[in-house]
Amino acid sequence: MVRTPCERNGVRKGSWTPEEDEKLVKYITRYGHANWQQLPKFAGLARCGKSCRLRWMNYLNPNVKRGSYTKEEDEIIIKMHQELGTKWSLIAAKLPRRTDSDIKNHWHTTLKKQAKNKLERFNELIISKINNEEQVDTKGMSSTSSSNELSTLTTEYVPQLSHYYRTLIANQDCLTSTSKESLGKFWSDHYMVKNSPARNDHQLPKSSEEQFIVYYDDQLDDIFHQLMEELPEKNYSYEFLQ
DNA sequence: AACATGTACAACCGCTCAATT
DNA sequence: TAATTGAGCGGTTGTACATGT
Repeated sequence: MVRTPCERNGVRKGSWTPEEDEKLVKYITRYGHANWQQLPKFAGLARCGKSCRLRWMNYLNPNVKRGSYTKEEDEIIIKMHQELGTKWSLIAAKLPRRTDSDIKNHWHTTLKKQAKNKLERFNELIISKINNEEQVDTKGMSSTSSSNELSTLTTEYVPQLSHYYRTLIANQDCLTSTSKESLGKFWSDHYMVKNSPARNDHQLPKSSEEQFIVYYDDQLDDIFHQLMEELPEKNYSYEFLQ
């Protein structure tokens, strides 16, 4: 990709030329990069410090790993994205020599789609489970493999969703701290979902139309029902399923 | 062959936050 | 303590290339 170079106030913008790259690499190799603001002036570059920093950090630094991602790296990124959201620098910290910028690009171009498909499949399976439609397999898989897939996907998504609901509960002023604690524990131990966006911003539902369905196991006692009654109904609706 | 659409990714922009003055 | 500065971060854009119609 080559951006059309342009100049504003003598500061060049756009794609870097091989000559500029060479100047930057030579300078940093020799003197380091203690001050990015001053660096372009001393390195003889008509660039802003920010541009130099970006070029070095993401492309010219020999420690940066570029090229295709392994399956393991993809899995780490997807998992970390579920846990942390778009904290690319934290995600990059788990992938040696990959940059936050490169991971972000890879996410937007490739992994986002994969993750979306996975989540849609997860919701599909959960809903069919809720509706006792396990036998009806839209993807032509057997009931057993469908259940296994659901189990795998649930393991992947529960931490994120339980965090979301725990945050929701924590923000309800009408609940006592004991209630909040019990509900918080509930989300750590049980399952949920339908129309419950697997949000990564952990915010309260934005629309009063938003609804979630609670799917839970037989061990759950009445406490959940009681506590849910304490929540202001206006904010959202919910259903209980067994 | 020509055009439209999708994909990949380099680069920029605006913002935040910590360090410094 | 407040203001300033610079580094870093995440979102977005612009463009080349690939693929589809």
